[in-house]
Amino acid sequence: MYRTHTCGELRLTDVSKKVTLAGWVQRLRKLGGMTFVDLRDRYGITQLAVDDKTSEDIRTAVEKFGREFVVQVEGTVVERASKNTKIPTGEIEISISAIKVLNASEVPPFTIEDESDGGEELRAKYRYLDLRRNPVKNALILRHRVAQEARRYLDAQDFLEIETPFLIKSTPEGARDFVVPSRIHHGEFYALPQSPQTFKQLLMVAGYDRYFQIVRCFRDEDLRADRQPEFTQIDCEMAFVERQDILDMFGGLMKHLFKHVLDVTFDNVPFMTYADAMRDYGCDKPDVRFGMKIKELTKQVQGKNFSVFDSAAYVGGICAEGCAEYTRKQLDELTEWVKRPQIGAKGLVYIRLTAEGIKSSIDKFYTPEELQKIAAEFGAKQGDLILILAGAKKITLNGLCELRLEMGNRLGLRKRGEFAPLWVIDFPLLDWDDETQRFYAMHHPFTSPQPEDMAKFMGGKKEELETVRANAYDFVMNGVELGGGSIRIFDAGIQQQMFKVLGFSEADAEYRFGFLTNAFKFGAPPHGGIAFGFDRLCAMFGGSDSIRDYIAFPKNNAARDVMIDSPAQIDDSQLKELSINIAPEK
RNA sequence: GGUGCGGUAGUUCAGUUGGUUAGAAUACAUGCCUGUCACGCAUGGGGUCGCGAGUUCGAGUCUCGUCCGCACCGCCA
Repeated sequence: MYRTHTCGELRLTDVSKKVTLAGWVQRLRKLGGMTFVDLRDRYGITQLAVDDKTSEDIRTAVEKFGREFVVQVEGTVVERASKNTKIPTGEIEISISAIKVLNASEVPPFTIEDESDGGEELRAKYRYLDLRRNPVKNALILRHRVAQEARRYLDAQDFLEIETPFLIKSTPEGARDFVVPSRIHHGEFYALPQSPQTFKQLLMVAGYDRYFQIVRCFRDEDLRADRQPEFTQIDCEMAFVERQDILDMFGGLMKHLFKHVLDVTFDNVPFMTYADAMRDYGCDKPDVRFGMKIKELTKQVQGKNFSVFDSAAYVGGICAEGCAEYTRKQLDELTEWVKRPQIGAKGLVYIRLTAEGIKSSIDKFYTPEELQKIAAEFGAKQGDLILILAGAKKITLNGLCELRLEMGNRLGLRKRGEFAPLWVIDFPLLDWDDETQRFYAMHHPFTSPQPEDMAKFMGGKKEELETVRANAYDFVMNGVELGGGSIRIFDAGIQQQMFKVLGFSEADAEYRFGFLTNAFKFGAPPHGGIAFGFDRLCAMFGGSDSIRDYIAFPKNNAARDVMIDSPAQIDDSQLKELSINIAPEK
């Protein structure tokens, strides 16, 4: 037996017990006559003590230890002469009777400490060492707990966890697929699923009316701090449900997770329509921990010979409370901030409501009374600062959204530990693309139109189709989209209309999705579902913006695994077997 | 595809206007130290300044190119 106890469990009540521990040497403290060893495993740290009562061969053995040696120790639990209240095992130590090095270690390239001296790149390369550190270990433990709590809730609600295949068919709509060449079938390819969407719908047709899966999904798109090419979803689907049933069930799941993972409770999740979210917050995933709503000023400010406003399709602003005393330098800096290419504003107009009166960068064009009227739109009071952007509608709203979040950060309104959940509903069903002159599904092509908009949808006129709302919903928390789903189309005729609207020929639709539309001919129940971004959920619980620490072996910014160095070339023999020729680089 | 920031000791970083022998902390090694727990003290070794070209009497420092990392935009039904 390698060990009788872990390094995290021994306490004063265990004193005088004979124990065997095994673990990694965290640190040695040599004090001349005595030496202390911190022995670490997953569960904690236990101190080993060597003093003049310890036998000579043990003393010389311990002298030779280095960081991260794996050792096994036998000894007696004793009360410490000087206790450490900072760690749970700090009142005891092990008086060693035998010790053995199970494996030596090279000096690790960075320190295995809570605050490591290693940079991200180095830690990624030696991820197995980084995983020994408490912050990363705790992130993975948190992930485990979220997964188990999700299973506990869904199991109690009669959901079945059913696995779906990873080697499926490419459906080049939406994200790029990762593809896998087939050896058996010359020139043919599997695709890795972007989500188990069609399979879970087929499970509904098959009568498994409550399904879930904590499942890996694959998308061959560029990465972000919160986006990996392979990521995990809590994928769920239910039959015989309407939107409200889904929102109740999965609002319940979120409440359960926040309660049991973070001990955070919240009331029923409020709704907001997509149109309201865009109007008031400039985006479809508003952070509603704070107000500072966007107000449109287009009509009010035009016609005063200020060409910037007069020529703009949209003028709008926000009111930052208590910021009237921003200096010229701060305002210039904010102006530069909104002019970055990522935001793309042409400039920033401000109105300051100071004790000396109302001051703005547009005093030349607007009387104090007119400025006061603008201020009234925001309910602004003395001491407030109004920030206004103007330009094309989409880009300006996006800029205001970003500016609002930035000001929220600066004013400390986006508090950690505060959670403001939200259902965003009534998304547009379709998105017209000028370049390709066709509609794209905003969510995916299986999303049902809102029942009230069904006639417009079936009518198929372009200008009407643009206004059709989807029976879709996103779960948003603190400005982060954590999940999304929809009530699906379950009628073969409506599904055919959808494919037609999206510009698929009948043959094309049959080739890509025939398996699904066929299935719908054999008694498909009404159904709908949702998928939560599991990695993001974990990062949200852990209070982090990056999902990488919540994934055991993540990829870097360039979609590369720097530890195993993938992707990599394959042997010519493998290529030959797959009948693949690599074209020279363009 | 694009924008920004970064690349100097094992590691994290500093490095002035272009100027002699490139520093600090930490890690590592050695010695001293009997209650440490980020132990302490002393000594020591450790550098392809990412790579390539250019400007210059002289480049870690300036210019161009290139590679790599991070964040973001595009993209992500």
